[in-house]
Amino acid sequence: MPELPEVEVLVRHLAPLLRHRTILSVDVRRPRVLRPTSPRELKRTLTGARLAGLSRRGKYLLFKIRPRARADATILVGHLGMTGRMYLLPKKAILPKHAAVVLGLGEEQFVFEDTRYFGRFTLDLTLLDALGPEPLNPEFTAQALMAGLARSGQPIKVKLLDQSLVAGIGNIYASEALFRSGISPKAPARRINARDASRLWSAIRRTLSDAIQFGSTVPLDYAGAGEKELLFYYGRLPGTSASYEERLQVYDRKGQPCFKCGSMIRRIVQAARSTFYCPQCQPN
DNA sequence: CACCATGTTCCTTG
DNA sequence: CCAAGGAACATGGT
Repeated sequence: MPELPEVEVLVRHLAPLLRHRTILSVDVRRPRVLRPTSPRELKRTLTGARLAGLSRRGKYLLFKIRPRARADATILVGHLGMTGRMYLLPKKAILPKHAAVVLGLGEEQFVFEDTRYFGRFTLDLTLLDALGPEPLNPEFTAQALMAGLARSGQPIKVKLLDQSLVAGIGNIYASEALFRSGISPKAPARRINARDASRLWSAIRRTLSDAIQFGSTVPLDYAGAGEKELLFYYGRLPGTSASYEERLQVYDRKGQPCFKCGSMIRRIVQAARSTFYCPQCQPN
C-alpha cells in the first residue's frame, strides 16, 4: 500500500495508537528488512524504550524512540516497499505468514508484515538524505519543480518517480498527476515550460491531497488491514460511489474510456514500469 | 508457463 | 564524474 497518501493515512491512524507505549519485546523474523541494522542492535535500541511519536517523510514512516535510559532519542525508519503493512493485533493473535518484525506492546503487538520483503525497518537514517522536498509543504514550489526538471532529458513520468526531485510520488500518482495536468508522460523533463510546470505542481498537490482525503474517509479497522483493500488502491466501498469509482482517472484503466473525453486510455512501458495516459487529453 | 504488481538499489554502459 | 537503463531483490495473483 505505499505512496505518500497511503503512508500519511497510515501514520495518522497509528500515531495515537502507538504514542507513549513501551516496547517490551522485539521479534525480528526477517532480518533482511532491517538492512543495514543488525537484529541485535535493533533489539538493544528498542527493548524497553518508548514510542514517542510517529511522522512521515516521503514514503518513509519515522518512529520517534525514547530510550529507557537517559540516552538521546532516536529515529526508527520504516518503509512499506511494495507490499508492506503495519498494524496492531491482540497479544495472542496468530501472526501472518510474512510477518517481518513484531514488537510486543503488552496487550497488543505491533506487526510489520511484508510479503515481498522490499520494505525497511531500520535505524539507518541516511536513507532520508536522498529525499527532495515534501510536495505538500511550502518548500515545494512550482519554481523548485521547474528547476529540478531543467537538466533532465528523461521522460517526465520517469522523472516524477525520482524521490530526490519530490518525495512521495509513486507509479500510480505519477500517471494520475500527469493526466490532471494534461501533460504527456513522454515529454522530456527539460522541455516542460513554466506554465506546464505550474500546472504539474498544482496537479501533484491536488492528486496527493485528494488521495489523503479519500483515504481518511475509509473505515480503517482496528488492525488497519481489516476491510483489506479498502485503504489501498483497488477496493470496493460497500456503497460504491461515483466519486470513488472515478478516483483513479487513468491508472490501470487501459482500454477503458477517458472520463473527460472518451478516448481509450493507453498503457505504455517506461523505465520498465507501466504508465497510463489519455492520448487525447495528454498529447505529445 | 507467461506476465504483471503500490519501490529502491546496485551495476553497467555510454 | 554523471545520466540513463536494466537487473535484482521476493512473493503472489491472474
